[in-house]
Amino acid sequence: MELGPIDRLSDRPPFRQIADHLRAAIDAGQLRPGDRLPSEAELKQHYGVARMTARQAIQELRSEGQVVAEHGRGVFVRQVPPVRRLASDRFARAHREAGKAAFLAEAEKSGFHPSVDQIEVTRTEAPAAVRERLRLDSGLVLSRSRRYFADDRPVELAVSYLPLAIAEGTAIAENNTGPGGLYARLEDAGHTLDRFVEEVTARMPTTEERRRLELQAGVPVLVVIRTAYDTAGTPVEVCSTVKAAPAFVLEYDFKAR
Amino acid sequence: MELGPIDRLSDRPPFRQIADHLRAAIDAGQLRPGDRLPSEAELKQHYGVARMTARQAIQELRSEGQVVAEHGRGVFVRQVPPVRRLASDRFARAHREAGKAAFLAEAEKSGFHPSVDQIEVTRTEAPAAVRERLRLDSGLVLSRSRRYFADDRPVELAVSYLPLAIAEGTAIAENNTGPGGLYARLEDAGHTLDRFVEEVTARMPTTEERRRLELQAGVPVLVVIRTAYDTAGTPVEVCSTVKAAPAFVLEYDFKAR
DNA sequence: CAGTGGTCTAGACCACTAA
DNA sequence: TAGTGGTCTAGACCACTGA
Repeated sequence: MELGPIDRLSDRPPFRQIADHLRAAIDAGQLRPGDRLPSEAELKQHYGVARMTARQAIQELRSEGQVVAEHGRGVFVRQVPPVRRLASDRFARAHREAGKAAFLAEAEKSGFHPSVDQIEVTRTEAPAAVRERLRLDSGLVLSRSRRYFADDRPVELAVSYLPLAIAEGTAIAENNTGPGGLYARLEDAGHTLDRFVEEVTARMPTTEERRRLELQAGVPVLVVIRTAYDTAGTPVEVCSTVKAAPAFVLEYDFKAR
Repeated sequence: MELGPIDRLSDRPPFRQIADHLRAAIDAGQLRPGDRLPSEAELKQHYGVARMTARQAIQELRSEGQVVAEHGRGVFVRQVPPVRRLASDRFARAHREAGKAAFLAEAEKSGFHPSVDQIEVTRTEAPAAVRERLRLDSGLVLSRSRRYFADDRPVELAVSYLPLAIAEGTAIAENNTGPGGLYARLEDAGHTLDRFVEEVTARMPTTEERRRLELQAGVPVLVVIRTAYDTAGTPVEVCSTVKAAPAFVLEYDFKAR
């Protein structure tokens, strides 16, 4: 690990130059994922700056999500966690007929151990964005909230909203929706699924999301809002998910019409 | 704007408590988009802390992307820029036949003024990820790099890679690809487009990307890698795009098979 | 225990903005 | 010019980690 000197005459402030050096070392592979960066004391010594200046350089890399600080241990180049691919065939009827919900089917394909917790089923007033997508003027909806894990790491928060008229009295309103999951129960109830629309955005997580997904600072989330339509063209479910961005690649396949 | 006092006995450090207060004020609508936060001097006065402590509180909100600092003016609640919806029919042949490239067709639909700059056409060795998707063992590719604007705001960086065997000698190798864009030229050359696969991820931008997209700190990017296949099932183009996340909603429509 | 990062203080000088 | 944020210094005490 060789770091050059900083240029005190440059317009670029010292802390940025130090950040540049460290970033370059990471890009060049001199610092590999999991490696420890020079400590604040070492940077202070090497560059002849105050400790707060060294800290500021590190802060820059942290907010870029390039490194992770561990109290008492050091600052480390981020380990890239295994990525989960979500292909657009993840809602294939074949899976449901085999009794597998989408997340379980994915787990099997990608080879991770799936689990769910924080399941909450409530009847609430639908948020405006949900009402709009479900084409409801007003009224209550059933909301199913849960958190998904891949190998004991929380990776996704999801909330499904369904019109009460559709969900009430079915297993969708139970904690356990049974084999094939929510979509299998919708089809049991006569709502054969025809198409999905997913709206994908990214943003920084709220404090609450960061806590529930155990995200380091500087890690964005993918937000996917999926609307499911039955063969009559009626929207029957809106599912809003917040996913830890580093853990996912969403794959979509479409025809050139 | 009323901010309560901090609890010096709490485990939660003062700068976090101050950040909590400001965040709550934003969430509650007491501070609306565009509003100025209390200045560092005011926070210092109000809470009885050192300036660096007040700064650290503001830094927290900045890294969350909630506020934007403007040198000499103040710190402001982020204004949400208008969003561009990208539907999966954006590559419809009808557009190409009307002489419109995808970005132009989008612009027309969403009502913004489109422009492009930093067009660079080069012959380079393809990155491994591109080679893999183009099913090339080795060899040069044509790369078309450019930056897209919506109403004079840079919103997207894009690089297309095509096998030289396909692109060489066509207008794809020119700065101006002509009416209908690159995909129209591919079809002229006998590569009728059949399907696209898009892989979507999100991450924090590199310094270079932040500069070219003029992004504030704490704003993530959407990364979309699109592979275009012709009717023979041959991958003919890989397009890698980096989009300013707050400016986009990607929309995908797929059948429940 | 020594070494690490986390937080805080009380100053300083600078560059930018707007009146 | 006064007020804003940007950067830097040189200390301090703390909590966490690992030998």
